[in-house]
Amino acid sequence: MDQLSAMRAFVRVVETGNFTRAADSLQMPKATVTNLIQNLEKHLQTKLLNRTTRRVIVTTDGALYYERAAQIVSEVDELDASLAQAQNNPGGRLRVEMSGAFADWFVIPALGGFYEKYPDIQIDIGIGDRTVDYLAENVDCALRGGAPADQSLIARRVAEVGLMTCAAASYLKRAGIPESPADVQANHHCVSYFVAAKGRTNPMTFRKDGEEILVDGRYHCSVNDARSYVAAVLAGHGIAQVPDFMVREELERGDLVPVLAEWSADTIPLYIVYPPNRHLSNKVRVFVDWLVRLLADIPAPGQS
Amino acid sequence: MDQLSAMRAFVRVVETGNFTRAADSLQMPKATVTNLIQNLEKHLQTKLLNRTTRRVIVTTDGALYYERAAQIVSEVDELDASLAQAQNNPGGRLRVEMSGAFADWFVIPALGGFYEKYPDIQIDIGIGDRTVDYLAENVDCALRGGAPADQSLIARRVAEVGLMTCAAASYLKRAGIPESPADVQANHHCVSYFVAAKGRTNPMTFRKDGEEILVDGRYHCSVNDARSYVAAVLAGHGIAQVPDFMVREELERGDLVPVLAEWSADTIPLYIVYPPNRHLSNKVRVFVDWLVRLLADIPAPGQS
DNA sequence: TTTCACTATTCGAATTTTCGAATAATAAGC
DNA sequence: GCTTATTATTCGAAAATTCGAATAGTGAAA
Repeated sequence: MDQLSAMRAFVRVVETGNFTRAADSLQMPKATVTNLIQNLEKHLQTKLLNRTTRRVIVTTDGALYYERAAQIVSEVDELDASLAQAQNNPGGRLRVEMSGAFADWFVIPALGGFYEKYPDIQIDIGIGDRTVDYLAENVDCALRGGAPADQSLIARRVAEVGLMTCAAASYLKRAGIPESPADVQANHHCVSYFVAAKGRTNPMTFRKDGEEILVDGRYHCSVNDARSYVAAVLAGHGIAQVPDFMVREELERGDLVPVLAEWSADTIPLYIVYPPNRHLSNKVRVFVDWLVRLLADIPAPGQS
Repeated sequence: MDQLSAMRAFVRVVETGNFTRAADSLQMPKATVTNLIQNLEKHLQTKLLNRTTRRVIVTTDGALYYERAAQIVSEVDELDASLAQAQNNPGGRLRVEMSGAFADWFVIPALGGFYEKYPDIQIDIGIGDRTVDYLAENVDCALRGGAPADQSLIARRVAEVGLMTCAAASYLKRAGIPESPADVQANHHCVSYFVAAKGRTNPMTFRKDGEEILVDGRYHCSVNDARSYVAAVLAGHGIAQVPDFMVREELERGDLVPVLAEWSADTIPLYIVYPPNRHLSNKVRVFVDWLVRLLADIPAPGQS
């Protein structure tokens, strides 16, 4: 038996004093109300309503039951509504994963605009490039460079990050300016970026006129955080391909100097990734929408 | 959808962390649990549980829902139990109708024994011979003389009350002692008992050797309460047939004197009457049982 | 990498519930 | 006292749900 429906029906019958009106207001056939209440009485082993075909009168047991049943029914409705409400006026905690660079450069500076629009959402930003257990940590979505290996995740491409080959002025003064990708491989040091998930370093890419050269040079230092990566380059540990948006100021000041500018580096596609929930919560949807618009403003590679 | 079952299932899944264990403990197939929770999520438009085939993890929305749902489910269970409890340990108010004579002579004096056994039952005794609206007044049962006219009521015969023809000594001294029923009809006054429901007085009956004579004599005073009826007889208003148990003392003292003792009066069958409830509440059952045992001790007519 | 053990989901048959119309019953009005 | 308007209940067809078995998917171990 659907006890909650039965309780609803009973409460309504008591309030309207009438099976027919109760059935109408619940938008169900009278027969169903009759059935529900008969089953409820069978379940409780008590007569709740004394009824002739003309009148319905609440028994003492029924009156007792009504008080609490009405309260419970309204509690359930309230609970249902509170979740529906949460859908329309999203709130609560939102767990997001991204790299520190994106957080520091784009998300955190712009977050004020998001708070204004959705004051009830708290955002927990997890920094790192580790593949997290989305389920176990209740991660709602992640901002990731490169297509995700996990095919079961939904990935939405949102931007393209340009890489720029450069090195610290101090390094070039000491080690000389490389003439070609092969020169880099043979006679220079790099700052290497490794991806913990893959367990290997990312080679540098040099592309020109359809020719592609991968360089996996010697390095003193390898990191898996773009900010530290830039720091390592600035410290003169070698040549590297860094996201162009991160080094604009350093290039202008001359602390960093472009290298092999006639060769273009790869670009990194940026994805928003989230688990394939049947019902994507509205909280996540509005954040993803906001993030998409935010990142649309990243200048296309090569236009910086 | 059976939302309450769905909430029960969800709560159990959260507590066991596992669909299979939840299904086992609820004694339903796993398929049903799956279905219920999918429907619940559809209804709430929110994903409550993140699940792979190996793990089930509660979402933030799910955790929120769990707290309140668990509370509501336990409230419902408690409410159900409280009504079942009331069945086993009957309590509350019990509305009973009976005549004042039965109340004063039998029920009220013996009620102490009932209270001891069922301290939680409060008995509201309605005095009167009016046919009450059982439904409207929530009357649980009634003790009535004579078979009830209303065929829809359940009547249980519990005792037989003997009537005794007598008159006050003072009356007989004044009016003389009647020789036969016809003498009563012709030359005496009666104290008459009228039944409000029937709208007419009850004739006296005289029976001997298969002969039956009805006497509907002249009267100065007619009442519809046995105690007042006896009082009228004692006051010398005439001859009457009164319940024998009510006049034992008066006969012994000689205030009342038997009349036409060779003619026997009718006896009045005593019924417990209650509405035909599909589920007779335990409260009523225990009272009726008690009443039956109590009235079984009324001496059979003619043995007093 | 492959296998294996375990778990949620899907699927079709069977049961239960729901629905609209017909029926039975009651209390008021004439 | 009879008729009528109104109401709860019953009934059979249709829809939904439940159930047990089979399936598909997952994560750990070999």
